[in-house]
Amino acid sequence: MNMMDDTGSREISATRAAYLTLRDMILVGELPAGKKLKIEELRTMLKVGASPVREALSLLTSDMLVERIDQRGFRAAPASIANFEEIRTLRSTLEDIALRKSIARANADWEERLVLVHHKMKRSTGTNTFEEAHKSFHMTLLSNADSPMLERYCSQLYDLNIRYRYLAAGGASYQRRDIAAEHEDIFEAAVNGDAEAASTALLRHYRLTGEYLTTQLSVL
Amino acid sequence: MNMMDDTGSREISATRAAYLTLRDMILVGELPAGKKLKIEELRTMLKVGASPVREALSLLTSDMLVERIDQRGFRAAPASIANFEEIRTLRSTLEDIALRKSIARANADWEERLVLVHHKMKRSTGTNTFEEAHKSFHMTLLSNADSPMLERYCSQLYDLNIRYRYLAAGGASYQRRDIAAEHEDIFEAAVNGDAEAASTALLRHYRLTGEYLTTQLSVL
DNA sequence: ATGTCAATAAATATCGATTTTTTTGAAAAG
DNA sequence: CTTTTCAAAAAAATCGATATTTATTGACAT
Repeated sequence: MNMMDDTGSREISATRAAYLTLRDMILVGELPAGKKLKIEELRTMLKVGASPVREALSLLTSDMLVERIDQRGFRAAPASIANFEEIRTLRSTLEDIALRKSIARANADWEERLVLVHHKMKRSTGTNTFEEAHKSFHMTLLSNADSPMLERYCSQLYDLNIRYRYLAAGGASYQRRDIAAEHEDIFEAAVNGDAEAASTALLRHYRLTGEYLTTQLSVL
Repeated sequence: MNMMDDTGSREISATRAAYLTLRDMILVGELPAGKKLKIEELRTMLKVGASPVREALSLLTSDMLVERIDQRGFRAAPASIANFEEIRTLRSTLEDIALRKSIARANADWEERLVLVHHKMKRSTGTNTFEEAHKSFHMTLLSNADSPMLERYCSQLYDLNIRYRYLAAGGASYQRRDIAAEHEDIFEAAVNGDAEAASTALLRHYRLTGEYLTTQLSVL
């Protein structure tokens, strides 16, 4: 048995490292929407060979963050108001379905995970840790739906939405609106098994965020 | 040096060729669910280098037809009754949404495309041409929803379902049931702009197919 | 001025070889 | 017997170099 120190930092493949880096750079806008992604550039920037770069880019096409055009390379997925609206609509629909399924199958384990992750989100201080906890919270809400593919779609849509947040505000700019209270509403309804209330609160949350972002994005 | 006899059509990249071949092999079960996909094997089988093979496999990950395990290669996505049921449920939900949107935005162009593709499907003789026309028909139904991502998901789910058809029956075995009539119902309701009837017919179509396949799949 | 087209440059795609990691299996230890 | 160890074999991952394709440029004809 190889019980290495393994301080979380197990060996990671160059491809995976490149994937994570590129993904992050696209999400935060460091690689702007629509930008041509030249292998050679990325190769030197990431200090790896062409193969891991190409593979990472191929993987990013699954996330709809990169577009691949046969024989003429890759580019960061373009952004548009229409695309943003589509993400918001789809996301609302799919998360609503998943949330209701989760609640319908509610059990102690899920409720406990929910309590924990909600607590962590409230406690998180830095922007980065909050971002992580925020996604965890939303994904945990859906995690009891027993539908891996649906969860995958929701996770994808969540990430795509993040990109528009950065595009709109240059970062996780949470405005005047009381986000914490909105989360509290969703959380309370979910742990109480009230599907209607939870759905309403979740959809309201996305509607408000969407409205805010849309105004910010009108410059696009 | 320009080798490629290439039957007149335009040059296609090795990666794309590998992608299409592998995809087909997985869909029809030539590469069985769960099977380890060794680079070297595929490399010799497809007569290309390791890079195109790896890239093709990475792309197939987006379609959920291949699983990638960091540092230990690729495998054909596993199949299970649960997975099949999830596909069926998700697909019914998403296509229902897309179909209703399509009908809500109905216009002459869409209706004409629908008429055409429905006609082609009825006329298609060979199994292969029918398969193609059948997917065209279903995708055209959804094509007016003005939601590219939703269409993409539906297309993915359609393909995943095909794999289970082959798994269940070793091919496009359309049984006693009157598929043509079911298609006719969906088609008529759609071109008449009757969303309720179209939705009912579509869901019935998937329910019947699902029930049939489920019994066949119980051997899994 | 403007469109064509060949030469050139740039970038993508691919290959073959090498390095790294995982798996295997047989011997040693408990 | 079962478990552990460890070296050989297999496979994955990666690299550097080359081939192929696309994009650009600029002279030349219209």
